[in-house]
Amino acid sequence: MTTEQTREILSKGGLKFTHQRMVIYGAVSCTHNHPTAEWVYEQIKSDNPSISLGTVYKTLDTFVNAGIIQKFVDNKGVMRFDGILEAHSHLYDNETNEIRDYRNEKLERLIKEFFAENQISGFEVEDISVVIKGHNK
Amino acid sequence: MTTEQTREILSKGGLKFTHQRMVIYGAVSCTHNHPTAEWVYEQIKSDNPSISLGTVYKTLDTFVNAGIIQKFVDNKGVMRFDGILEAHSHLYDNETNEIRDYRNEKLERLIKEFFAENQISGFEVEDISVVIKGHNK
DNA sequence: GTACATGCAAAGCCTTTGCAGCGCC
DNA sequence: GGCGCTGCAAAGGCTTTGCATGTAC
Repeated sequence: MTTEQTREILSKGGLKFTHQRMVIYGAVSCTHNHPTAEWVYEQIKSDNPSISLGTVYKTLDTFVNAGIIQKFVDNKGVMRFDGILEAHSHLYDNETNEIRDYRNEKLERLIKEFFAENQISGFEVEDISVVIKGHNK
Repeated sequence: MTTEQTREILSKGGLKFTHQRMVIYGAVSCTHNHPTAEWVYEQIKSDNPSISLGTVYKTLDTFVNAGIIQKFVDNKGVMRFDGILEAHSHLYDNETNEIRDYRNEKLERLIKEFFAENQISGFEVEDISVVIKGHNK
């Protein structure tokens, strides 16, 4: 991820470009770890000692509102962020609390088709995801 | 839910019977509201003024560990409890934060069949649920 | 009698808020 | 120049913990 690419992504989201936003976006988008705010902060603070955890929280929320990252809540109630915008599901390991991506086109198509055919009365669906809990073997 | 029924359910879970456990189980199992600990506490405290919120938290966790209720986390990171043990999915209203049950046998069968045919390498699935986000219309 | 449950208060963790100062456009 | 971003510290909400007392079995 180059500076210019990040600048463009922020710009598309209608956001000003700042150094903090660049490094925060860089940290979130370069990982498949579903990072917490704390993790992002730890990653960037050695190179940016004056950055504050509060700013990381605010900035991540700003990104979510701008639609350039996603946010969800893990089994422990901690906010997780995700730079991957395409539909995908998550595997939650009950033992280690690790979260892995699970992407399967067939499953996504299956679910999409199901809800296209089966409208839910009184409810407008915006987003569907599958939560798979279990453990590594 | 009679006292005797509750006593039997607790006993099956290997739990001692106490008055607090009875009223807490009663409050969780009689609703489809996906209650928070706070909600349960509010429901029961008028009839049980000496009960403490800490006990409600501990007791609910005890029930989850005994397998007689379920626990999940809502979009805000707040713990929700559910006396319904059968597989079912949830509708999350992004505007009101209301959570409704969504039960559809066909969807449950579809997903069950999918994962029976498509094992996930290195992962043992224990539980699958569909998270549907959107808003009431 | 013993092991476990309860009540209370304090602490913990994650997250948000308020505000003064600074920086991008 | 103006609006909005940042840093800092304090407060907030939800949940867990520690411990003395009480209770089911």
